[in-house]
Amino acid sequence: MNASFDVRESRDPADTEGSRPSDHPTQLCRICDINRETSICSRLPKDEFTRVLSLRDQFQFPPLHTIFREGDRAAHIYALTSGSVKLYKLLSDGRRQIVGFLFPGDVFGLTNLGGYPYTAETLNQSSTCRFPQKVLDPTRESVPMLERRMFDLAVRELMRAHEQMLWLGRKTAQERLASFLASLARRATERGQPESPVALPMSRSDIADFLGLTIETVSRTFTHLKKLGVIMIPDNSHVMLNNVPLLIKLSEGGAE
Amino acid sequence: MNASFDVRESRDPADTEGSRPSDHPTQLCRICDINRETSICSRLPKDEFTRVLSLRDQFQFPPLHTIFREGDRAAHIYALTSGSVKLYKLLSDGRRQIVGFLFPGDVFGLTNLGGYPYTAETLNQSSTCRFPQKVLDPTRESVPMLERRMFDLAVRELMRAHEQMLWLGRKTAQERLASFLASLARRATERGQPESPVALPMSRSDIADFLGLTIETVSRTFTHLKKLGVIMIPDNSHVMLNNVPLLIKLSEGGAE
DNA sequence: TCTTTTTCTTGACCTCGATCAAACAAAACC
DNA sequence: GGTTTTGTTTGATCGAGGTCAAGAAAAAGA
Repeated sequence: MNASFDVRESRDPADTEGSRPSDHPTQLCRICDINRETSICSRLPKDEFTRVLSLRDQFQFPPLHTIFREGDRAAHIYALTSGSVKLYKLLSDGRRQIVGFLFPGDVFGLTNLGGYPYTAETLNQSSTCRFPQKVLDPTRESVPMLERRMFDLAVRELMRAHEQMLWLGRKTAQERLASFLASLARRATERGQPESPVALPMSRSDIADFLGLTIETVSRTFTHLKKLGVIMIPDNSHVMLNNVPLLIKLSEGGAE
Repeated sequence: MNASFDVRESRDPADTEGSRPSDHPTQLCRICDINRETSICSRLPKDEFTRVLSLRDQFQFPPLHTIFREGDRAAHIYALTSGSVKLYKLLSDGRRQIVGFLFPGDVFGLTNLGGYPYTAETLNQSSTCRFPQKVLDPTRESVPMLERRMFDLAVRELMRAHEQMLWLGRKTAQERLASFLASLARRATERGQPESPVALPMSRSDIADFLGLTIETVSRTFTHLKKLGVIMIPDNSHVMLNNVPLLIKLSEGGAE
């Protein structure tokens, strides 16, 4: 193994590990199904792309696997290449707030403190690209485009967080769920997937903890949207959107 | 006037302007009372510091002045040098969510889309350093430390946003207000100010819109914390913290 | 296949915080 | 000073969403 791939040496044993598929970092990302405007290594100039790729480490995780916990030493930055992940914070009594759901191309583990500010857990079978901070840091300094990419990713997350603060602080249960479905649909199209049906890899309980509601209210609100004819629910992990304009209207309190 | 100071040419007329104090950018920031670890130009190497300073533009704004509105073309990045600012998002029916209160050293206007994602409004007499995106962008590419600084600022905001999502989604009114006061106190100490009394430059209505509550609930909760002996309220814009450990405990639901 | 377990839905009731309303306090203006 | 305006507090009532409880429907084992 070439020295530049020797990132296993700098690995933080606190991070839990999944299985490692055989990969050849100097070739293009073979297991990576990402082709987005803004992920960590997309659209970098060719030699810088190769350079960044050589830093990475790929892992696959089973469903419901904890990748890292809030407070763990933040030794890596992750890019999700397939599957989906939830990020959450806990209160001491067990109350939970999910601060984000992630899909392929999304990056997580960004921090400038010592520890991760949230726990990251897979929703289903997922694979990640992992970049050790220790080797990524000097590379960021010498590859301005990479540093800019990191900034863009952080800002994108920040704007998403601000949007969710509006949901949590000022929207009704129905508006929150409509906003959530509309947002999932929009993000699916950004990944080149159809707008409908929307895949819901997370449980009702996860949706509740994301929207600041209880599972009962989430369930009742799904039923209500169904009765309004805005959605159909073929199975519990898919939602058909029958009327996206109306859904968006409902998400902003436009219609009662 | 030297060409490098000619940033007025690139000014976006949509941004509302305050009065411009006479200043000499090649000298050190004279009106800038910031001395923090992480503001936009603090702790840069001397010549880079001078270079970044030469890009800036200083403005003073009166209280309750709208610096920019959500959706305005994002032509500048701002650093608050004195006073305080609120950032908020609106729903079409007027419901408002304040996504952040800013104090000296804080940066706002970070985005990578065309428009600002929130409205920025002063709470009291405030002054800002303003950097035009157009001239800051190439500088960021050639000054890696500046780009890193921007990233750090975005990440700091992101972590603050995640924390507030936990408040909004999962905390009671009392826990939110206690968290808010504890957070203001901590940030004051980070700026080298005493922990108590905490200054509240914002109205009760602003606090309500920040915490996802109504003014009545905010007022009642203040009264309740007062009765518990945790705080004293000499006047409506100051809170004395009598028992910070208990306040923190209350903020996490530790005591009932 | 038939349990057993888990997740989701629905109903009945309750509570925290919202709404409505009035009194009070503090500025701002004359 | 007094009057108006605006912001804050307090009280009375209401309702959206939470809690508790019981079914229904998947999912996981056996």
